Amino acid sequence: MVDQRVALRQEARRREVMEVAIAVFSERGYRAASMNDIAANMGMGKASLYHYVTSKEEVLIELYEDVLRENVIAARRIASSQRTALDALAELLADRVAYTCRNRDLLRIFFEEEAELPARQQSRLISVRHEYEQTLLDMVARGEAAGEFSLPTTPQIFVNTVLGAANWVYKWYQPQGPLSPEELGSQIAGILLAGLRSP
Amino acid sequence: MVDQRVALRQEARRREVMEVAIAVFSERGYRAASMNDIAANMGMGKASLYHYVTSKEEVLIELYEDVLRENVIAARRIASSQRTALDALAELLADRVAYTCRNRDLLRIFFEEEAELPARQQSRLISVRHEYEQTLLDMVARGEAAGEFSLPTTPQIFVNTVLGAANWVYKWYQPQGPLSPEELGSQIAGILLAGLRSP
DNA sequence: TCTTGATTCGACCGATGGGTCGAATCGCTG
DNA sequence: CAGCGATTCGACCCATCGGTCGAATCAAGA
Repeated sequence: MVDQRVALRQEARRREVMEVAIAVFSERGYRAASMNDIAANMGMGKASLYHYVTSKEEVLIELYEDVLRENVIAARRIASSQRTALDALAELLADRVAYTCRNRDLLRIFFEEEAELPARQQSRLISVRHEYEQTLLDMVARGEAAGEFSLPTTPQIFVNTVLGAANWVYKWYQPQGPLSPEELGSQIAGILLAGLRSP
Repeated sequence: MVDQRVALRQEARRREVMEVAIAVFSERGYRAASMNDIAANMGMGKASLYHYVTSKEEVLIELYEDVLRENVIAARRIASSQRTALDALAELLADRVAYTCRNRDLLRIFFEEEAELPARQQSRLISVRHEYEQTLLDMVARGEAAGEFSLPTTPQIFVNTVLGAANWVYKWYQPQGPLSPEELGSQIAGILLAGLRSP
């Protein structure tokens, strides 16, 4: 019963570490950021930090794990969508953009620190990404087969292009700007799919 | 006259260093890559490397300088284009994609190592990027004013989205694939601008 | 108040890496 | 072949950093 309270407090503190790590890794880069930076930003010494975390690498892996989990969930949700392919595509893109806006720092790490991951996690990352893209690819193929639209290119190229535009958002979205993540999401989805509306 | 020959050979060797640096920095990341890695990849010791280069930071700065110069030139060329805004936009995007395909490693560094730059170079980077975007923005505004097309969003958002799709290419283009940089460029431009063709 | 485990920390270790230095070669020119 | 600058290198210096350890402090329950 006391164990419970203690465990919860530790959990909360550990999450706090992760938040600070996201900010620090994102700002200076994983390699350039030191464990001391994280500790200092939490108002403690480096040694204390290791009470909540076993290694720098573990922190990075956990951050990737979080994003990966999100991706898997999103992929499942897409696959089970009942709408027309075009509508599903639009909602998916809008969602992804909104998610990116809300987690810019985390996604900067996710997209830019791949090389820092140990081999095991790297291949997991590749496989999850592949699953996600495959789901998108299937959706595009379905829409094209159903005559909803016709592409001027390969589905693969189309998906890569559209996903690139959505992902890039982490580089330029400003939370203090006039647009909410959702608004920006639907606008970008509009731009990207406008060409498909009239075959 | 001998000075000349020697100077040329040094120049060539220095460029060789830059090429190797691009490969190494791109693969392991600027911070994780060591000067020793670069030297080893050139078949020499670390100390010898410093005969051609004064510091690791200088190498990075020179790489950025190269891309920046390219950007400035491109911006000028865009501004002086005589075509309709839409055609100019299409060619610009295609060019940019092709350039990205041909310099994937360099652009990975350019896009992902910003934080490693000293403050002086960082503000230069920001200002050049701003100039480039401004040129694009003007072009879009001109096209819209001329009634060539109408945007479903702000010109700024449109430019950011479209540029994101083009830049992201460094993450997925495969030189051994069936498409040449130019072919891919025009296909992507087609996807991105398809929505503007019929207002 | 005593006890026990959680939390914090200063000091330290070992490894890595940027950069330097003096000396040894190398290669061309006179 | 003598001489000189270009080139290379091994050894070294020093700062940083990930991670550890033992001790001190704190908090709460009995």
